Amino acid sequence: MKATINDVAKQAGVSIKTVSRVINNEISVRQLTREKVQKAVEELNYQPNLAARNLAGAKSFSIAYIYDNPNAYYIIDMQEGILSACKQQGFELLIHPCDAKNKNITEEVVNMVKHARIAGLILTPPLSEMPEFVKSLVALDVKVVRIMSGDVAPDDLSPCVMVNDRDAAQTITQHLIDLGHTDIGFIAGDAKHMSTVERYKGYRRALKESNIDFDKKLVIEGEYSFDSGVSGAKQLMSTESNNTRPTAIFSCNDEIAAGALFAARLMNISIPEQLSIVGFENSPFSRQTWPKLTTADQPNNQIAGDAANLLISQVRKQKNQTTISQYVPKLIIRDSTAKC
Amino acid sequence: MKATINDVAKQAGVSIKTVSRVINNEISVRQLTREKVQKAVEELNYQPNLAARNLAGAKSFSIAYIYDNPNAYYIIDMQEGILSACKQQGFELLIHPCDAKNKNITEEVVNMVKHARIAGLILTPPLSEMPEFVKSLVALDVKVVRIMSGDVAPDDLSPCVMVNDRDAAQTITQHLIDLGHTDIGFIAGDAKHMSTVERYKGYRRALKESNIDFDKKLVIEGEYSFDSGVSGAKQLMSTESNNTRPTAIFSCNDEIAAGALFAARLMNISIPEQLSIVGFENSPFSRQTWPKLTTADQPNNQIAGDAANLLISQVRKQKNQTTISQYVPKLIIRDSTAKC
DNA sequence: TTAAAAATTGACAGCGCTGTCAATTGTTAT
DNA sequence: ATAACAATTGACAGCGCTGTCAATTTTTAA
Repeated sequence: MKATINDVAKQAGVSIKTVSRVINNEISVRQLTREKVQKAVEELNYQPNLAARNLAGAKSFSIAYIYDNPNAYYIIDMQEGILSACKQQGFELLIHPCDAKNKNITEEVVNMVKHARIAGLILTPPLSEMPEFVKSLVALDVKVVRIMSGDVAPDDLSPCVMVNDRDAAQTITQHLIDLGHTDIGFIAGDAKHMSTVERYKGYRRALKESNIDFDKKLVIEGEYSFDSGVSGAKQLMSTESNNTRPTAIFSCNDEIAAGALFAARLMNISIPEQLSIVGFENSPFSRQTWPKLTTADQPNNQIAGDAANLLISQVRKQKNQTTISQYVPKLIIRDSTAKC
Repeated sequence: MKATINDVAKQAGVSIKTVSRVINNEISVRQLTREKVQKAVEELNYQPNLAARNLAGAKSFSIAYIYDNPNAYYIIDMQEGILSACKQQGFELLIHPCDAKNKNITEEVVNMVKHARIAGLILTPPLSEMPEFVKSLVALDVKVVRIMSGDVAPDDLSPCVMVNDRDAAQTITQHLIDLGHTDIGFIAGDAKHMSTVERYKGYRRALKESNIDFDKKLVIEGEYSFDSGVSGAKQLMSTESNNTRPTAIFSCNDEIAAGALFAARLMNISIPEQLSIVGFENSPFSRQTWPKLTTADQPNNQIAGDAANLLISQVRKQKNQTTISQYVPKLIIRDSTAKC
């Protein structure tokens, strides 16, 4: 039923080793032979047995996606991007959810890698931003690719796919400025996350480039949560507070923005008439809030596919891809922002 | 470094075959021997090599989770539930996203199963509710477990884990009735989904048991989407329409409910004062709407783990578990419902 | 034209495990 | 105590593939 390498060899009239060479894209096979084999492969609809390859060879054809779960939408998008790259390249994907706050996480993952014969790992924030964790993994016999926030890799522990949150945040803030806002609040996400830091930098840069004075009181420390958005917005908009009341709020992600929206509703502040709010991430629910959120979108699927391909080419020891891809999230204007 | 079965055999002073017997939980091993082996396994922290097991034996230690993507939260929860069951049982999980609307889906999945040497499949709605698709899979040499909406399995194609949406919907509707509502609108999800049908049945049953006349005009056909909630609620609440204006709306899921909330906002109807709205699913964002949604929660993680364990025991040919587990989603009262 | 070097191909062992079947040990009934 | 049986154990082949290395063919150089 299912064709083996033997069947292909017979059909092509060569040895199984030659078939093996062809399917592994090795160089020393004559063009003619290669074609014969490829024809046989097609005819028999042959697909190499992953278990056997993994068992026999020194190489492994499995990579793993290790994630902590900040956001189901993000994970699913990433996962599907990685999955389709894997399928295309004949790799197998192991999914490994874990908890970044767990003290033993390094041990846990190191163990998994050792036991599962894994060739490479893909890490997303917050795991990709834990230097000690990453170091421990790089020290093992696996390749690592990280998806991170920033414009350039912070170190050379591993190749990275960078998401330029800074530029995107600047664009968003500029959008607010273009609408006439000058008092723009900022509700931060978890301070430990690079994305928060980067978005903050972009916000600051936009203000600076437009010569708007920076007011520290307009910056609220928070975390990536709805509740943080609620309390942040309350704090910013409270009439008792002695700071300037902002006319716009930059929320570090959509969840915070949704919280801010919620708070505004509580305080009878109408959006966007009295207050503009922007989010970040373009989560599905950002289209389902009232009003719909202006936000920034990043092609997670594609980013993940990129990372997976980068990783696989590392594993294959093909040219040591030094090119680091960078993505800049794109502004999406919806209904939560308006002229001042 | 990594211990093999050979190391264990030496350490325990038995043959590798005996070790194999112990790790596979076969019967004919003397208790004393079994203990010796188990001790060695522990000492060496031995974990069997999955690739080798899959290659050597007739059995396979891989199962697959096939899903169409209705909802990232749902998928992630399910996936993690399955994953942890797999880890516990020493199985490997293949993830296979696909598109239920794709004509070739059966061929695609059948192909995957054939090529990947998979022992079993877990199916969630809508895939689990496509009889022809399921039949094609059952016809292959794999076990199948479905997660479905209903109280009993609709057929005996495969064991099922049932989610009793009907009873849950009745409870939710009853909650509305208890609050004094009698004109209760219903915005349906995709009519093809069993969950829609079941929730509708529960709604009808609650009305009937409280002797409330059923008004067909209060039922809006829709789909599981935000937009459907918007238009459904508009239709129900429009003053021009010649039907009774409901004082409460049962939305078939949270997304629809969010849409209904949105529409109410558009129409200046205050929730829950002028209109109560309930959702279903307890999506994370149901806590982040204004006001927070009353909804129904189901333990997806646990349901998935159940399904995975059921599948694995099928695969292992352990007692042909005829017990079908049933879960009833639980009412969660929040702020979108109030007295009439 | 022929020897030497290079390119191409294949034979064979073995990855870590399980299935088969035969050898050994223990148990029961006589 | 011993034959007859059952329970337990192990030897060995082989799953489908890759690594090693040697055999063969082709190319190059003299």
